[in-house]
This record gives sequence, structure tokens and C-alpha cells, in this order.
Amino acid sequence: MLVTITDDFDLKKIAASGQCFRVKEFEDGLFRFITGNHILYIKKCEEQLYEISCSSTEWEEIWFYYFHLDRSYEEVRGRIGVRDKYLRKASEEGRGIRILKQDPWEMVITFIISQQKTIPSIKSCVEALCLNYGDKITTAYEEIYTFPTAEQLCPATIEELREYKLGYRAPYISDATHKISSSKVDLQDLYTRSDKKVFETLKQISGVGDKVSNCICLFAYGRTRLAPVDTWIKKVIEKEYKGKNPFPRYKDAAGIMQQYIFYYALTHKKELA
DNA sequence: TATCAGGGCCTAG
DNA sequence: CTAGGCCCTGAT
Repeated sequence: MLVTITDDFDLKKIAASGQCFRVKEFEDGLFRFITGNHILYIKKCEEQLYEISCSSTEWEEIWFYYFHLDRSYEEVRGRIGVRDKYLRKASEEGRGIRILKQDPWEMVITFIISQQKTIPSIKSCVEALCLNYGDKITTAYEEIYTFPTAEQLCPATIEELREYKLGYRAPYISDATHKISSSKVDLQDLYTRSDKKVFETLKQISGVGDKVSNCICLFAYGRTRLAPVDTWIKKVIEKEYKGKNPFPRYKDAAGIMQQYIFYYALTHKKELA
């Protein structure tokens, strides 16, 4: 079926924005997204018109929120001050990026893996976990494995996890798996808690520090007041903002601004050297 | 071949 | 509070 999307929306940029590691691009601009056991194939037909593989109900109940379409990013871009030239440029190039509302459990594991890894390396680790512990689903286009649930990952020993190139993160993943499957850390409960509560609770998991916790808050719980500072953002803050973090002033749009800059930094690595 | 850094975190001092 | 160490990969 077809859906109309009038706000900023660019599948290629979303896929390359470094927040989702399982999106796949096929020929002819067809993209596949997966969250939990829901899979979406989506393709742009013409301006603001997209062909999607799911029902209108699934679109309205899941994917609409997944893509954060209940918020106007055009309005967000309009808030950028004229003096903030770097962000203006970044937001122009990054126009179309969305902050995805992904599964919290999946984000916990994924961003624990992300530390001290490159994006391609993160992707291959995540795929390895899916292939070995997830469920196989066959669609019209491919065979694909779901991200394993905490219960599916529980039996994996630390030694076993290390076989998937997880290195020193293996015990972190084990800790996260057990704390979450035993509800010592209740991910569901966090949906209704304050930003600070979510941020602090997630840090109870070993291997989750400020940066990883911020990423989970932003990419799973949609806490756009939070702007993760990673090595790239750090470089930009030093070089372009004289060491002063530019995000807090954007309040509930800080996380979106951060993502424009992250994307811009990634695609202009040379200029940061 | 050797070195370096990657969407950091933890521990020791 | 800061300095090192850490598993492993891909880039140079």
C-alpha cells in the first residue's frame, strides 16, 4: 500500500545516520527495516509518496512512531539560530534524518557493543548475534533473523559470546542480559519515567556509561533532550564550538541537532583532521 | 608489517 | 579527577 509523508524523510540518510545497524538497502531504493519481529520494506515512489509492505494498521501503530512522524523536523530545523552556521549547514545536509524509536533491549545490547568499534564492525557483531540466537523469518525478499530476546540470549556463556568478536564486551552483554531478563532493570517501566531516571537506571548495567546510556535514551526512548557526546561530536565541539557544547540550548530538540552534526561529521571526516 | 583509532567503560591511584 | 588498559577490526 501507499503512504504519504510530508515532513523531512530520507531513507538513505536514515540508514547511514549511525543509529540503526540492521537496515538493508536493496536495488532500486528499496529499504528494509526490522524491529522486534516486525519487518518493513519501503520504497519512495514519488515526492512524499512511499510504497510500504505492511498494512495500514501496522503502519499507524508501529512504523509511524518508529520513524518519529508525530513530530515536525521542519519545525526543528527552523529553530537553528542564524549564528550557528555549522549546525545550519549540517541540518541542510542531514535534512531527512529521523530519530528512530527502536527497541530498548536491542539498543542496550547494540550500544554496549558499539564502544571502541567502527560502524561496520558493530553491524557484523549484531548480525552474528541475530544469526546465532534469533529466529529465522522468510520474507518475499530474503531470509532474515530477528534480534534475539533476552531469554534467547540468556543461555550464551561469556566464552561463547567472545567467539563473536565481542572482546571485553562479552561480560557486559551477559550482565545486561541477566539484569534485564530478571527485571532487575525493567526496560518497559522506563517508558513512563523522567529522562534522568531512565539515564541513571540504564547505567546500572555494567558496560553502560554516560555515552551509551544517552544513546539508548535517545534512540529507544525518544528522549530528544539528550545529546550523546561521542568521539566525533567531541572533535566537532572542540574545532567548531571552541569547546562549548552547543546542544543544551536546543532543549527538547538537542538530540535531533546532535544527529545532524554526527551525520555531517561522519560524511566529512577529512575536514575534522 | 606496524601502528592507530573506532558512536567508551572500568579500575586504580 | 585522570591515566591506562582493554578485545578486536579495518584503515593507512
